[in-house]
Amino acid sequence: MEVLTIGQLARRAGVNVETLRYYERRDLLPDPPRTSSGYRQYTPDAVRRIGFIKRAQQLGFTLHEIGELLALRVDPDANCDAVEERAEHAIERIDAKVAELARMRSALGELVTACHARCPTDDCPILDALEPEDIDHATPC
Amino acid sequence: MEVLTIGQLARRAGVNVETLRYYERRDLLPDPPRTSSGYRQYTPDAVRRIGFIKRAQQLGFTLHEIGELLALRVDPDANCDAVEERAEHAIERIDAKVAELARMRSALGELVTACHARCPTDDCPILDALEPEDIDHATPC
DNA sequence: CTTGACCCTGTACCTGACTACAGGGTTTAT
DNA sequence: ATAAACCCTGTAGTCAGGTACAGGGTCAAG
Repeated sequence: MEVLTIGQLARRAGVNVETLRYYERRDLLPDPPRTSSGYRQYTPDAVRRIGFIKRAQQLGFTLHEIGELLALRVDPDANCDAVEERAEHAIERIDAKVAELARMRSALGELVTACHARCPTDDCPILDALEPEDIDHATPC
Repeated sequence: MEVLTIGQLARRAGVNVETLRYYERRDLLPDPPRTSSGYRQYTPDAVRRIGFIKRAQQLGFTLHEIGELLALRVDPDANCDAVEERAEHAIERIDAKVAELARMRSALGELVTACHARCPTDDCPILDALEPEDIDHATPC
């Protein structure tokens, strides 16, 4: 099986070597096996794991939260109900993010429309996005 | 018209007073008018603006990006095409986030399914989420 | 058999986004 | 008219998430 040094892994994953050691300290990457001289030996699927971490960060998850998501798969003997509960909770948070992004997107769409219609934009359509509750904002002009 | 001191605004928006002054320095909040003694005088709509900032942060936008989003509405005389272009770009980034969240969500759903089916979870379904390209991952068990 | 490009640990430093004073003026309630 | 509870500016400290050495060992090419 193909093995990667930390430098090769870093290049493939597009991150810094120091970042990988940092992730290892934070338990986001499992301690890899070592050569007799102490070099870390990664398998290529570590690239995917790092990709997951990086993308989840872009979505506003903290490293701590990402660690919890990644931990969902370990320990196949774990209590199935507990895993499911945490997964469902994660899904809820994801759905909330999607909903807010949708409102933000629609506000931006309205902004473009307003701009085209030469509406007075002193009243900012973008602020209609991301309100705590989905209040009425049907004022096309 | 109702005016708010910085402390009142902070309480309503659920943030620290220092945070508001910090946002002002970062130009996320416009410099408000002042009383003769120098106290800031906010209008209640500042609460919405801060809500926008906080929610956008949860979605992984940096304060810099949030500033750009908020700037989209100022200067009604600005070049309409430029505003539209930036808004479209923002929409693209939002759509990308939504797509990644959707993949993450579906991976979590699969995880729950796998757990119920007592699949061997050594092969982690959650890592199938957030792949750079939507590669085939139709291995229900 | 050495030289350059790697790897190791450990510690210190950096940026973004706050948060907490210090030192001083203002407003309000008693 | 004075104490509590604000507000002001300015500067320094904190935490997350890295990033950069220093000081030393390892490996592959010539």
